[in-house]
Amino acid sequence: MNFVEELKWRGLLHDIIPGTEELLAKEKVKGYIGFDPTAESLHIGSMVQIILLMHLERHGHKPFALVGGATGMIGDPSGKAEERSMLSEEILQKNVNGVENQLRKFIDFDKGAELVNNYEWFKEFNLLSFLREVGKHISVSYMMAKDSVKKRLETGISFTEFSYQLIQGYDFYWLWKNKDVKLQLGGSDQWGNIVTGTELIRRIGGGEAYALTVPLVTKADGTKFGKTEQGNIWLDANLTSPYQFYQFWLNSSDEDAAKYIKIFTFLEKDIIERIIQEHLEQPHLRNLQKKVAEEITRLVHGEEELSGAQSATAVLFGQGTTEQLSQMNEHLFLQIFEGVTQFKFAASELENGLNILDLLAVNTQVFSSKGEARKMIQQQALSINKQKYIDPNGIIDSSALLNNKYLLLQKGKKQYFLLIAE
RNA sequence: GGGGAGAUAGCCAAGUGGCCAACGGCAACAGACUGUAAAUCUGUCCUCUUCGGAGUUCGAAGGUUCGAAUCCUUCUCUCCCCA
Repeated sequence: MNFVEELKWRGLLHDIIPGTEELLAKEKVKGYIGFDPTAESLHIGSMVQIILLMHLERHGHKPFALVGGATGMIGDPSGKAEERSMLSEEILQKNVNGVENQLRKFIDFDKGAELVNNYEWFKEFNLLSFLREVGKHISVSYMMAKDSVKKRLETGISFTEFSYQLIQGYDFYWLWKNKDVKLQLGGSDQWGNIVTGTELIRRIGGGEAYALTVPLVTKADGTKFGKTEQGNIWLDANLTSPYQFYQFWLNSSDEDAAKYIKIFTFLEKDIIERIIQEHLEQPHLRNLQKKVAEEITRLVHGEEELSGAQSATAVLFGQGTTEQLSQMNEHLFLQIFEGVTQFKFAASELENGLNILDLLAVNTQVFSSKGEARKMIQQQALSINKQKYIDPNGIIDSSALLNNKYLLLQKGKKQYFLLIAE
């Protein structure tokens, strides 16, 4: 199976420039994907692009990862309803470093693959030269016809964002000319920018370049992929703990999980088909979700963090009872709860008993206000040490502590908090 | 430069002197059901609250009025048409 066929059955092919498949069959191709340094860490949305590069490498080609030190200063209008605020150069530099370090975890840039930053070729490029060398080749009507621009004409787009496609287009040209990169990959929202690049290569360099895009990952219910009530799911373990990361995938719907296993794992076709089939027969086992969560957590965080996330999951969502929790030794206990949101409070507060609302909203920030805490308790959304707690005027004292030190709180079924009395 | 339309809670959107903390929908959170799924049903959804209430909102600032999201004035911004 070749690269393009692989992408097809995995549901990873959206658009492709004619001739791309032939080129890939004929020679070892250098292909690149750009990553925007909009934050210090990538999130799981970018994971698709990373996996795409990994597939490219597995099929014997040479992946290039471009970090947009220059493009990040401009702001891509693609898919954005309004003008973005610009990042300071200081933050940008931090983001570039963060993103580069993450990419290194997935692709070995010492063995053929390359990591580049487009700031390298833009920092010395002055405005007049750019206008003469690049701008002259692309007409305004061509640029305005792009979806990313067209959608913004009525609501407003600055000249800065308007020119974004030329900057990105030039990246492709530069890589084509200096590094022999003939292929650009990206999300489907990047199609317009990518095509501007191939156009520049044709007009300035008289050469041919190729591209393919992957579809945007969607959820069956139409809501945005990669977001939870806590916000983005990040690849950085400090921003999203491996436990939370594992839980995110485990919570996928059946329909989504069947899609994700093809996109986010490298499992073979027949294995995936078997897992999906088994899941159809015994959906309550959730083996499909477990497999997806397992594979991608291992890829992003490694074997050790994976097993930590799995043991925490087993305790929190298994048949665990209060007794089981209190019998656990402290070392294991803390290890399991490593990825769970934690709050510390003074043990002395509990000596004479503490009002439950104060504990939840004043001494800790499990809830943002006492009013909210009260409402949640009234809705029967709170559990302490795995038992429903329904009295909004209740008093908590030291006897509730596990190991004389801990309280395990649950907001709803899925959100856990560990309170530590010190 | 001339003419027109508009700005309401995270988003969409109704309201055009008191019954408005503001209809409805989406998103979100929680409960029931279940499989940590989907669908469905129920509750919450400006802030705080001793759950009785209290405080601050309808682009901004003033004004009229017993009373303004609603009327008047000025300003800011967005879109459309003409030049």
